[in-house]
Amino acid sequence: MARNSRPAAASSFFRQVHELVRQIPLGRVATYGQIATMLGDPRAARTVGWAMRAVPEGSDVPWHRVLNARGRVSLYAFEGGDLQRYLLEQEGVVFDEAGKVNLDRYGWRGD
DNA sequence: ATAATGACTGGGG
DNA sequence: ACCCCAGCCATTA
Repeated sequence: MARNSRPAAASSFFRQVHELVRQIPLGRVATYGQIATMLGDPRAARTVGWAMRAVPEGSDVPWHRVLNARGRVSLYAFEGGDLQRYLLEQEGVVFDEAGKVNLDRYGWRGD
């Protein structure tokens, strides 16, 4: 049962974020703020970032399809930036000279 | 319960 | 176009 040992994080916002991100089609991207807005909290963008950070490695959640509002990879601040960009390019997403993605073209519209 | 944290965002210079 | 600042929220490092 481990009912009382379950982390609080796995009980609410987290889960909603993961389920929504899992619906982003291959070759498309979404922003933290967009995900937050779809869940009803336009200002919870930072929290969405935490949810991404908590995604386990073997997960089926396409965390690499989430970028910041400027179309850039926020993960460069750490060490997964190159990997994220690589994964997206493998799906056909193009980055410009400034390392940005055209959201008007690759942005997920929600379905 | 309080304080600190951060894969964010929009606006201003 | 780019850089910097203050505000926001859920989770807990």
